[in-house]
Formats: sequence, structure tokens, C-alpha cells
Amino acid sequence: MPKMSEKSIERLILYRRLLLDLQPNHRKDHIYSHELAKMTSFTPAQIRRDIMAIGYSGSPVHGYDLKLLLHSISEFIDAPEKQEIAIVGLGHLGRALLNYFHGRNPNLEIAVVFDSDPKKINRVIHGVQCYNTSVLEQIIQQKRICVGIIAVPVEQAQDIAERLVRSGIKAILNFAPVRLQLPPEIYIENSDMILAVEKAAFFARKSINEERFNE
Amino acid sequence: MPKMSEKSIERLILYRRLLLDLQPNHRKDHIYSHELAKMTSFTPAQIRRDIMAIGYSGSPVHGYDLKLLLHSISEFIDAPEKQEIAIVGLGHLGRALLNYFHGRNPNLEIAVVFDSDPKKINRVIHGVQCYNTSVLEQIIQQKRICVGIIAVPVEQAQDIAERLVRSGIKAILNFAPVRLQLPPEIYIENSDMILAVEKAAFFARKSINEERFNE
DNA sequence: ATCTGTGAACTCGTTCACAGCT
DNA sequence: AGCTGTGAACGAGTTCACAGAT
Repeated sequence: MPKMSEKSIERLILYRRLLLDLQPNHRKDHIYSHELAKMTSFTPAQIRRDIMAIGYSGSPVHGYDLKLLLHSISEFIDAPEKQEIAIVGLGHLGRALLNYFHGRNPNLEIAVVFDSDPKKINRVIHGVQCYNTSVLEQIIQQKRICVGIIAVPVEQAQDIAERLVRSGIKAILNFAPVRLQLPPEIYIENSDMILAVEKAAFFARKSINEERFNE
Repeated sequence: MPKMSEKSIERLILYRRLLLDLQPNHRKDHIYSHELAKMTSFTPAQIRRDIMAIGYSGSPVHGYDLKLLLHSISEFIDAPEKQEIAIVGLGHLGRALLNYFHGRNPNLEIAVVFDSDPKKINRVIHGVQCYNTSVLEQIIQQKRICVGIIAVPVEQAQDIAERLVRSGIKAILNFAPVRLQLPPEIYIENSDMILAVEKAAFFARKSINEERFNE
């Protein structure tokens, strides 16, 4: 496996999504790096580098074979067998995740959700079994789930994260607005909505200031 | 204004959040860069650089004055007057945003939400007025809102984004799993949950592989 | 003695520019 | 002629390491 940055992985996931959307109406069965570039607003050189990195080669005449490229990316990104995922916290955010994810990626499956609301526990919601958060460790170990999504209020996030790690989880997607303190071998992806809003507001202001300045 | 990377802005927002949480139980009124480092898991040098960049100086003896540092960061990040924000799409995700945001940052306010569901239109939800998406342009122009949050299904995202831009919005926080095509002066922050899950799954697998390799 | 502030070095990711292929 | 693959240059962001302050 070549060294691969987090950003390359992100782009590869986006290429794959794009190619999948493209395939049905296949006017062509090949695509050039500059075409992918236009669609993604990355640069052609970057796209060639990413594709090179996963070991696929195109033809200087036709560009990249759509099907083969798609296959190479999927082989690189996906695990050999389906990966199971757990969501902790079934508030609005947890439900939004279930909705968004539904039928999206056949190689990933939201296998269980946890919540502490008796109205939700032991029911099937959106096709997924909901358990009491108190049995989190057992279920996750039993099912060998390796990815956990934290969608609980901020006060509970660190505790839940530690319990997930103790249960054998290797990667956490954290939606709570805290920086989790976990052992370095655990992959943490933060999706901090409040931070994102504050950042957007900052750059909106900056853009307004610069406009004024250029008048 | 010195040149500032997007990442520095993110960190500054996190420092501020941390300092705000810290203030009530002020055992001390000063803090060293290495203390902030431990709490954020950034490096002390980076923290000093960020603080230097906004023009605040600490004392080599006591470190940074909590109150003054907080004030300097806020002055740098916040607009002089309150900024108003619009959310488009009041599904689970939109509601989650309203919840998360409630009472979080007094300088930012979710001023309006838009949806096309008659059950929501013209009602006040979570303390925020909901309008029909059809009047988006009027309301946003009228209120001079400069930040928009896209929480609609992926098929509508590009159209809504263009309408937001036409209404004068300067920054967009996009939760739909597409790359929006917009003029370059518009700041776009993507928060692509599906991508985030796929990425986490990839790194979970990688971590498992590396473990096996080290045995 | 122990901190901050910061020039310099370094690391990592991106882009350039061109050789090589067809 | 027009593409891919890629060494080399570049640039942004981070860390080092130490001068300066007290």
C-alpha cells in the first residue's frame, strides 16, 4: 500500500461517487482527467496523481476506462466484506444520518443504533434495530462492529467514545462539538456543525470586507 | 489583517470555546500555551503562532491572560454586529442544527428557516420563523442575511445554492453530498456526512490491517 | 528557570512541465 | 496533436530551536 493522504482518500471517494452517477447514461465509456477535473473542480494533475497512487493506469489515447477505474477505486476504498457501523444517539441528527445513508453504499451498513429513550429501545427504526445504550459494549463486540458514529449531546460524547473504544471500535465519526481524547491509534473524524457555522460566518464577513475594500 | 489560513481560524474558534468553558471555574486567570496544547491536542508552538497572528501577546512569566485572550479572539472572529443565518430545509438535519445551535453563540443567530412542507410554513419552530422556500430571495435580501445553510435533499442543493447566491449570500454551509458549482468569491464549507462515514470506514479497515501486520 | 515570540528548517500536498506513448 | 505518468519545483502549514524577557 502506497502512502496516501487523508485528502486523497476523500477525493477518491468523490471520484467514485461521480463515476457511479455517470455510468447509467454512458454516452462514453472512457473519461479524461480534464473532464473529471471540470466536474470536481480539482486540477487534472491532481486527479492523475490520485489515480496513479491506487495503481490504475489509463491510456494516453482514450483516457481512463470508466468501468475499470471505478473498479480500481472501489477495490482500494472498500473492505473485502461489508463493514458494519453503529450510531449512538437517535435524535434528529441520528435519524438524519439513517435517512441520508439509506441505500447509499452497499458495502457499508448501519447495523445498529443505540439510544436511552424507552420509546425507541428494542424497536426497529428505519429498518435498523435500536438497543439500549447500556448494552453498547456487548452488541458491538458481538457483531464485531468497527466504526462508531457519535450523535449524542456533548456532555455524553467523551464517555461514549471511551466505551466504543473499549468495545473494539477502530474509527469514530464524532458529531458532538468537543475534541475527543482517545488513544492515537483510533481514527477520529470530527464533524463539528457549530464550528462549521462559525467558520462560514467568519468568511462571509471577510468576503464582505474585501468587497468594500475593492470599491 | 495578516494572512490567515482556514485551519488557524478553526483552531481559534476552538480555543475560544475552550476558554469560555474554562472561565466560570477560574482557578487561575492565566494560561500557558502548553496547557492549551494538552487540552486541544495541538502543539504549543502552533498555539503560540495562532495567538501571535491575531496580534495578542502573553507574558513570558504568567502566560496568556484568560480574559484578554478571549477578548482578542472574539474581536478577531466575530463581526462587529450580530450576523444572521438562514437554514434551507427543515428535515431532521435542519432541526438538529436548530437544537445544536440554540443559545450557543450570542453573536450568530439563525434568523429564518425555509421549507416547502405546508405543515411547517408560516409557523414558528424552535423559536425561528419558517417561510415557504418560494419566498427565499425576498426574505434573504430584506433581512440582509449573509450566511446560508443547505439542508435539503441532494437533488435540490445546486438550485438552492444558486438562489442563495443571487440573493446576496456570501458563505454557504452545504450538508448535501454534492460539490456545488458556484462563483469563486462565495465561500463554501462542505459537510458531507456520507463521505465522512466512508472515510471513517476506510481508516477503520486500515487500522485493522496494520494491527495484523505488526503481529 | 521558564515562559513567549519568531526566523529558519522541515514536511506534506499540490502544481508544473515535459518525456513518452499512440 | 493530445493524452497520461511523473520527477522536480513550489507553496502552505507545522515544528524546531533559540533569543529575549522577567
